Amino acid sequence: MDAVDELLSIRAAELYYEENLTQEEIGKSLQITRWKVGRLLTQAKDAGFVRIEILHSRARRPQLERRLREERGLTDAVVVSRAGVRSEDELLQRVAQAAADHLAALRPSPRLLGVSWGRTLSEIAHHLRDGWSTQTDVVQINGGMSVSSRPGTAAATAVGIAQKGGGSAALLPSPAILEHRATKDAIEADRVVARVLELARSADAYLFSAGAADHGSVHVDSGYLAASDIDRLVAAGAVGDVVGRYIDASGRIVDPDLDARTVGLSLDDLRSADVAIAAIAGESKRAIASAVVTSGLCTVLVTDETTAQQLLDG
Amino acid sequence: MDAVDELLSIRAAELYYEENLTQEEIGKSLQITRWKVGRLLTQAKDAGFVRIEILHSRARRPQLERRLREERGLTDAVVVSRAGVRSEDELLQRVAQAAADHLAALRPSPRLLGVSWGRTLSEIAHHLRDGWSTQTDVVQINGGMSVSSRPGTAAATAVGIAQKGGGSAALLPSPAILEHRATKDAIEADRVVARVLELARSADAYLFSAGAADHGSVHVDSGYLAASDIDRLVAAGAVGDVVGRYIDASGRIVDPDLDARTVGLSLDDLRSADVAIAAIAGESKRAIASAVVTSGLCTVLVTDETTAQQLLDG
DNA sequence: CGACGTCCTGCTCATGTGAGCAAAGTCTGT
DNA sequence: ACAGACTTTGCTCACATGAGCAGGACGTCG
Repeated sequence: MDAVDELLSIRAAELYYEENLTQEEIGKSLQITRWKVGRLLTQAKDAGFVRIEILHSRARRPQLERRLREERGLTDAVVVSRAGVRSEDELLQRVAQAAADHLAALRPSPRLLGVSWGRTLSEIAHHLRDGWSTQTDVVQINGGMSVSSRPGTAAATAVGIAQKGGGSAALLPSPAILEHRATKDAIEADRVVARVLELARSADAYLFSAGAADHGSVHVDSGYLAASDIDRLVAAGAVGDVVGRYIDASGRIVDPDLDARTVGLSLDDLRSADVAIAAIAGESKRAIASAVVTSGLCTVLVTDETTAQQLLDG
Repeated sequence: MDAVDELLSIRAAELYYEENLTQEEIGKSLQITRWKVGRLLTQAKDAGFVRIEILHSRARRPQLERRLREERGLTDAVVVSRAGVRSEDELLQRVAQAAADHLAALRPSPRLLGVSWGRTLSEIAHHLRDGWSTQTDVVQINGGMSVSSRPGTAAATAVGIAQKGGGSAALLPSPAILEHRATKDAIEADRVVARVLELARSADAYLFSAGAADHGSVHVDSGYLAASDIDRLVAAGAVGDVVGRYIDASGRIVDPDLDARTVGLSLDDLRSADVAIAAIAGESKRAIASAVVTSGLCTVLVTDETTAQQLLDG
């Protein structure tokens, strides 16, 4: 496209998109035929001079969703738009809302849903509408009665999802990570815990998020890990955790000893699930999001467009 | 629009604008008729969910241009888009380019063009293409041989415009503001100066910018005024200057004594001109831009979309 | 200088789209 | 429950648009 056509295509685009003139009228105004106008508009679009954005908290990016399905082998993907988002929190809200929508729209609706816990899951529970399902029971898939801050949020998440879905919640009465392997074995052998874990393995679908490997982690916050533990894990290649288990960029357990002290579903349990929905939002979680998708931990990814873009670029 | 339709309109907009499906196809995918799809798209546009931007350094905002013409009585207006602009300097470049384009497209092409000087004018001269006119002479309309910094830029501007337009430049060999009224009267009585001023009054068209009333002013920079003078002018209501003359929001001379010491065309000379093009860009010049338009100092305004918006809102 | 290939232009025609309208559906107040 | 007012729906039809094609302009190379 030469310089004159470039300018003409801009004028044509202005008249077409901002002034709502027909191509015929634009032609008259710019002294060219209406066919030329049509071609100029096509050129303007192809050259990227025309940007069309959907500005809405529920706007999605179907292009990225399709690419994620096709190029990364996901069963489904939900990518929320970042247009107009002012804060990381707003982004999390959007992703949580989208995950809630996706869950409510799942067909067949799961009879038993396994869930993890955390900030993201709590928001998803919050955004689910009452009656999203008529009969969905919920089971926790990893340990985590909060030790220090905000006790009961993990429980509230599972219970909230179950209540709104017309079912009941089975809680996993165990810490997330134990100090000694023997204690972990003992607690998993406990009748109640064992029954919940077995139930968890039989769920029709799973819904979980992931945590970044940084000092803001909920595990540090809850006292299960010290900041120095995180540093050590990062040094060993950890990019984040899924259901309490820290993995590297290719999805492998970073610290087998730590993993053996972690209560809950194994990553292979998740990998063999028919429906595993991961909801992961935000700048800090890009590496773990990539690890989750690459290592097949989820069949469905709900995320924001920047994260999706990075996943496809990388 | 109820909540369901709002969501549907977003989905429809995504499929229409991002996936390039036809309304028929969207209807099939969303289980609604194609007419409903058309209505949803209209609603999405009306509700402002769809934003279409033209991303190009020469993109303009015809809507704002029309409103400026109709609501503010301008003969013509050029409003450059702010989309994608990263710095105030880039904005100035865009406005200067637009002013150059407008000048080159003026019909009939002025035989004699009166110009002011300054950063904006210098950029306009820079952006004019060689041969923008076949026979346009240029005359300076206000004094301003630079006293301290960058000597000769005022002259270079006028000469540059004239050279590229196949004509010659008449420079006004006088300071912008004199210390004593008597000196100003004497210099204006000088044969050469008087002839140039007379020539300036006979120009077919004028092109000028305006300065904000702040310490960054070119008059402070050049030593014609002290920072304290600016403070005094601002206290007296000054919002900026046009051809060296400081005016308030309604276009009135703020300090008659200072004005009487300023060499160049009077504001009333400008007001009675057939073609007076003002090129004013940037955040700091909003107040003076408004004063220029409101008090009829220009027939054509070239500016950026934010300034234009404020002009129309205020 | 002319034959050839490439790009561009203006056109036909099939398809996509919005205005306008009548019928169906929904909401209100009695 | 029903009449009336208002909204929504599905439609016809006219207009807007993009695909595809033939002819012409232009540039290139033998």
